[in-house]
Amino acid sequence: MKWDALEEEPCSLARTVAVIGDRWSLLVLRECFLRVRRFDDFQASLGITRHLLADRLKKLVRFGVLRKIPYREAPKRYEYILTQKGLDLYPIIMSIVHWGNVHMVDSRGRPMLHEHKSCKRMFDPVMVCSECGEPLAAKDVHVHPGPGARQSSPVHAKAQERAKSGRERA
Amino acid sequence: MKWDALEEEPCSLARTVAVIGDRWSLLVLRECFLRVRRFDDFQASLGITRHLLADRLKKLVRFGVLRKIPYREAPKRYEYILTQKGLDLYPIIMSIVHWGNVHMVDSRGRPMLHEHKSCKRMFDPVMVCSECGEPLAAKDVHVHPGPGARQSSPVHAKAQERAKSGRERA
DNA sequence: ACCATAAGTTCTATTATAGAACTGTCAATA
DNA sequence: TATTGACAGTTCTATAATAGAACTTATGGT
Repeated sequence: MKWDALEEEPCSLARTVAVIGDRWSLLVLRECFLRVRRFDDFQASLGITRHLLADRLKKLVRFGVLRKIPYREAPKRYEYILTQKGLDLYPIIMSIVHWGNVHMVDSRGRPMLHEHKSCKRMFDPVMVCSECGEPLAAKDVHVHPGPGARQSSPVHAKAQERAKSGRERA
Repeated sequence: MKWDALEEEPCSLARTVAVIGDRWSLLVLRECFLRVRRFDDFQASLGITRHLLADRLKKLVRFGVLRKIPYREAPKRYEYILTQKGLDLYPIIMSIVHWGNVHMVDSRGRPMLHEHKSCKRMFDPVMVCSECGEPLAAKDVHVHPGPGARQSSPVHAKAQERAKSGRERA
């Protein structure tokens, strides 16, 4: 599968993966949320090759996640800043960081702590239901085809079957 | 930077990216949450090459995200199922799906809808503060070095400076 | 004996990435 | 004036990852 094909998939996960689903894009976005905005600063803090950095920044601008703001004329120089679409990636970044905090830290503990400005406490992000406010886990959720779905996959039908009979056996 | 180097970074995002930060791993995990468990089923529903699928499954098992459960002896056959560590990836998957729902859908609408079993309503995931329960955005959060941090980067210090003076100018 | 199922492995061609050097423009300094 | 440094890329080559197809191994059914 090509990258371009991902964007066309009738799946919101696949389409998002087309934007952020490679290692460097996510690391570039981390830097954006840490207020890094300039080419050489990204390069210095990430150790990414200049070639790839130019490529990823271009991609993120193309998808409307970053915007180029001129900060000096002659020679033209730009800062890369997050658009609203980019700022909306924050829950993704935070849930990735949180999973790492829980499952990937070494004995020295967390590299970074987060303080909620309004309540002034160190916190972890929690994902809740928009309707009832309860915390969410995979087993609490049913999926349904939406208006943008294509016909359901035979693989998934078969998997559902097996998952069901597996539970009956158990 | 090599993939192995990512795991060693003192950054929970980088370490998580080492596990799920490539396009195929995320798509494989999507299928896991849709109850797909067998090699050929993954292959059929994703169109991933068999070579890469074997590689990614091996990686996810190595990181403890998936576990191999034998379902038939002679020839040995295994199902790949999510461990608790893997199930804990659900907030990441859901926030990715939600961002796609908001920013990447075409005119036909969402490919998939989510129903919360306990409150029986269609919902969106919302990220809130574990301490006060308020919804979180990037601007509401201060970051602090934690016990596992290394000394702060000069790039970030410089970026903070510029972000501050930028606000003063504005 | 023949075919199907299942889970890989092996092969070659193409594409992406790493790492380093190079380019162009301007501002500040000697 | 000549030189140096900041900045944002582009270009180059060697290496690594991926796509796509065919092949392997073991078993069960007809």
